Amino acid sequence: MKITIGEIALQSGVSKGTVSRVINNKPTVAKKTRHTVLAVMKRLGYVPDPVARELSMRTKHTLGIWVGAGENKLSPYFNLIWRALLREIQVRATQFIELPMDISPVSQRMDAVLMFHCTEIDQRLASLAARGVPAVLIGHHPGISCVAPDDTGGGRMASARLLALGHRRLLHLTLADDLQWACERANGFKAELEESKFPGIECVIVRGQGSVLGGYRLMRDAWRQGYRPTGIFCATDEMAVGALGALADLGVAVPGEVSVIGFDGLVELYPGLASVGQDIPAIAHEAVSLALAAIEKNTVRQKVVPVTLIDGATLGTAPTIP
Amino acid sequence: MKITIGEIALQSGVSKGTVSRVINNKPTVAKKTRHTVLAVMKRLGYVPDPVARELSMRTKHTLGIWVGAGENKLSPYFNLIWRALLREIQVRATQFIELPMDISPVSQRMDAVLMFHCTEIDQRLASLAARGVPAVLIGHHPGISCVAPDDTGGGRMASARLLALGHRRLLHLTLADDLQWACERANGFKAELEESKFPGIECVIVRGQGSVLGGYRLMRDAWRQGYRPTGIFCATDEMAVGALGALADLGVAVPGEVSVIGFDGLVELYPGLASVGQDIPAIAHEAVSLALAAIEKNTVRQKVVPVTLIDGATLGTAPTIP
DNA sequence: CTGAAAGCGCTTACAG
DNA sequence: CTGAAAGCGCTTACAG
Repeated sequence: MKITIGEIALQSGVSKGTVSRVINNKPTVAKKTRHTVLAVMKRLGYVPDPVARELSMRTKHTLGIWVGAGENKLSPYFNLIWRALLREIQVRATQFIELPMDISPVSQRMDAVLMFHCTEIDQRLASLAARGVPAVLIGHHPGISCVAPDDTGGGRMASARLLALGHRRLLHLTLADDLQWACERANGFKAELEESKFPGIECVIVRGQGSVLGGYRLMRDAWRQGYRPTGIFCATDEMAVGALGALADLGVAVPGEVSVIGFDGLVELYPGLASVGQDIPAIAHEAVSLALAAIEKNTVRQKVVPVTLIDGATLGTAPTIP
Repeated sequence: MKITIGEIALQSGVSKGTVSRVINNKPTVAKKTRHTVLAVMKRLGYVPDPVARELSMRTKHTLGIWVGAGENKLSPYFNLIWRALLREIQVRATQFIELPMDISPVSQRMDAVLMFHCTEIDQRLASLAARGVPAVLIGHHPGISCVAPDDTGGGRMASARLLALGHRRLLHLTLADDLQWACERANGFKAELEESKFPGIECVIVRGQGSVLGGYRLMRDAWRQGYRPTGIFCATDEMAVGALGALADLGVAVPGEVSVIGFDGLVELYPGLASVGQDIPAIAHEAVSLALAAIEKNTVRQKVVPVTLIDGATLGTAPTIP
């Protein structure tokens, strides 16, 4: 039998209202009461029912999640952000609907829409504007609420780290498409190099597909063409995995001969991969917050979520050339 | 303002109970009544609130979803099955909790656990058995409830198709690990070849990693070693994508010189890829059904979900060697 | 600080 | 075939 708030109330000798107050950390509960209620909850392994919670608490708002055509819905990153978003929405006791590609036949009310950066972004924003529905973008775009990782800062972190390890001949693998986030990562990387006081820095940038295979090919071709970097920064972890594959096939030791650092923080993708880690739960949290703020206060805000450098076995000091 | 059952009842001139009955397709509603209620619902764009629905309908059961260590939680396939599972659980108005790797500290009640085939499967099953919680596996395992795609049948389909297109020199890329599903796909593939009446069939099987990079390397190496298949079957679509990459790098025309077919049906992964498609929503549906049956009727059943052949631009008739 | 009561949106015996 | 009412598990004004 499921343990409910009623059972806890009974065993604690208080009312259900009071139990609810301790669950929600309301300040108006006597310390002692709170204590005994918590003890009973713990003893019975009680966990509040999220569904009941949502039904009674919810904001009355419905969020649409709109996945677009240009997106790679099967990518590891998308996978993670999606799961984080749903979890966040559940925690916030908010309703949501998953929007189909074409929203014109959707008649359900939605108070705001969460979307990702994708190809037909402008038309999509226009169609939402026509409906009077605010949009929140996970990515960058002028004029609407956005949340994105600190791509520029992350690029800087990557080069700072490589420089600190003594690397001077650098390679950056990035996307052929002019995606904003990829440009910012590259710009941050270059800016930090330029501002550094180290002499004799070389940096080559090559462009291709943002996939494992793309990284593989770029790395292999750069090496075959004779470029011999010791520090490699990849615009995505997927590309980094590909680059590592190419280096393995080429017989190049990592991190003995070259160091590799990716971006996204998907360490599960390749155990030990050094990366600039995104805070995906924070991004999901901000996205939902921005949506709620857009609905309630009609605000448009742009948020940048900090990134952190994740060390890994693919990073080492630059080899000293005798 | 949100449209509720009450509004529909009001505008239809019936009680909320009746509206509920038409929502749930109960037979005990007069045809005419049903008709007008549906019309009102349509006019108002009404959609029943899934949360309220769950709260009042639910089975009182809680399903655990237990993701294991050996699983690739970032793989496209996992991504899809996960989303399908959550959708199914929501539709079935069932509660669920996402279990951490180590369940020993979890005190929440759970009536059944959904899990995937992973490395430490036996210990995990034992720990569930110790708690008296039935398990449902997405995959194969003797003695417990399982649901899996028809791997053997899918393997057969792949070879039947390649044979029908005139291919006689075949290559199968599969996993180095002895995973049951991979073995079954290979066995089906081989069985169909052996049973076919075509003369002069050659088939080579190579093993490596089940990733894009794995497929790439296997294909490249097989080709470099001089094997010249015209029909290639890959144990996963990811491997197929890798194989296609290698063929492109080798300058081999697809489907002019060789045909490629994958397994899983992740056509988004590579537009035009021919594949043996899994019915992921059906698998998710069966998984939840088996779990509910295990709880209520204490049954253990094994379900096999049919697969279908998805044609694609990577498939063509075998080249005629002059 | 706490209890009693109404409410979230829906379903389902129970009567009729 | 249909309505009135209780219930799912929780929250939150409203009194006290």
